[in-house]
Amino acid sequence: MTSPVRLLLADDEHLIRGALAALLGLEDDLVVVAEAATGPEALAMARAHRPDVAVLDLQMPGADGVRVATSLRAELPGCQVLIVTGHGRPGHLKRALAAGVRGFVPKTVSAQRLAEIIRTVHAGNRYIDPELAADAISAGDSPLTAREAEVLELAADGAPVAEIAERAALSPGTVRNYLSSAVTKLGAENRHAAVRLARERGWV
Amino acid sequence: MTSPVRLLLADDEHLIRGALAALLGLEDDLVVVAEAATGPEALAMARAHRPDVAVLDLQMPGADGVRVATSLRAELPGCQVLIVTGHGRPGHLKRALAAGVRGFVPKTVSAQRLAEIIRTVHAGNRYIDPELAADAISAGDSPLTAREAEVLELAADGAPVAEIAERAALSPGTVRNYLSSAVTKLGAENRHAAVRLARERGWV
DNA sequence: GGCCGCCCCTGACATTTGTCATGGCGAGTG
DNA sequence: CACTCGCCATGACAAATGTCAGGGGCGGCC
Repeated sequence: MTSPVRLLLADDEHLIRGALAALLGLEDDLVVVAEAATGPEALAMARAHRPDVAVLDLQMPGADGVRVATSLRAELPGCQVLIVTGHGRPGHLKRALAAGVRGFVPKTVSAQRLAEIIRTVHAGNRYIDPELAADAISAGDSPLTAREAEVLELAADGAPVAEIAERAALSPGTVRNYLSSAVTKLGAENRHAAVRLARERGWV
Repeated sequence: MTSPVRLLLADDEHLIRGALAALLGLEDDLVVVAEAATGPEALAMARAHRPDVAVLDLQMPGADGVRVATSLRAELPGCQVLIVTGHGRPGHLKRALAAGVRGFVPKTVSAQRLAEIIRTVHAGNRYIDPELAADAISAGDSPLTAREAEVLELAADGAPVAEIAERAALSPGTVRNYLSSAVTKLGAENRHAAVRLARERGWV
């Protein structure tokens, strides 16, 4: 038999991470060599233990799964990355794939299934959850231009136009124009509803 | 030895639920008799299997953990409820306690620890995560009146004042006044920031 | 080179907001 | 009973926001 697949597990929820480590450890061709609770910690552990597959939660303190994946691809090209997420939004999937992630699954899969997917990813293949993939396709690409998205993001926390303008180094009038066109493109009632929509679709 | 503690596990994330079931099942004084992925399902399973302790995720499709807990207290008074949550917000803890929940812990605890807490709760005692308790105390009570909270909630999705007024059966002027006083009380810049703050503190 | 889309700005306008002053009504409290 | 507080409303004014009509510059593409 070939040597077991060495895993890195990163999730800020200890309950899940521990449980997962226990269950995956039961599979005799998988072995968990490191665990982490934050993005930076995951990177450090990866450097130290050089796992074959990194199973990363999408939302972690410090740096999210995609950011970690990006660094990982650069530093440990031999390490495949699998992202696990609670509530997957279409945009994340797109970002993840762009970052070189090989697998993307929701936490609604069973541990048994996850083990299979880990093997798939380790073999060099990709695995994207069909439902998430369908969502991503139906949501389509963002109709927003770079500036529109940027301004919309700055508007996310309810900041007034003047502040957005300052932070984006734009004139207030321009900001209102971008906001207006973004709102129109998204078919929203106002900028705040637009922010919500864009978030839901992962466009910000 | 006394008979084992019968558990109901409810969480929409199959990965976690399954892993948890496996780990808790290893404890020889605990036995998982039912699992559910949604609020209504959890209720149905509880009715069918009459567990001693129900371990509920706070956020589930259908009905959240607190709502399920409320129904459970009414229908199965002998069943203790323990709520597990990913990102605990102060207000939820307060609502949960009001609903008769006996335990409230974040998902950052270990499975070992969770098992102990289940025993504590089953023995009729309460267990509240110290950190969440501290947050709840420091956040304090909502300074908002019932109407202010209601109007603020209706304003959550970025609806214009006119729509809020109609939905709340109030005059637009009144709505603006409530919004204004809520914003002032929360020390926010505008209604949208106020909504965010109130959400963070669990006041809406 | 002309066309088009994105970028950035200006100015003007209507609408929507936030804020303030003010008043009446009912419930609970000293 | 007077007082306070929450509730609901009106009206008025200032500020922020949404919308429209422009115009100039830049880069890619037929």
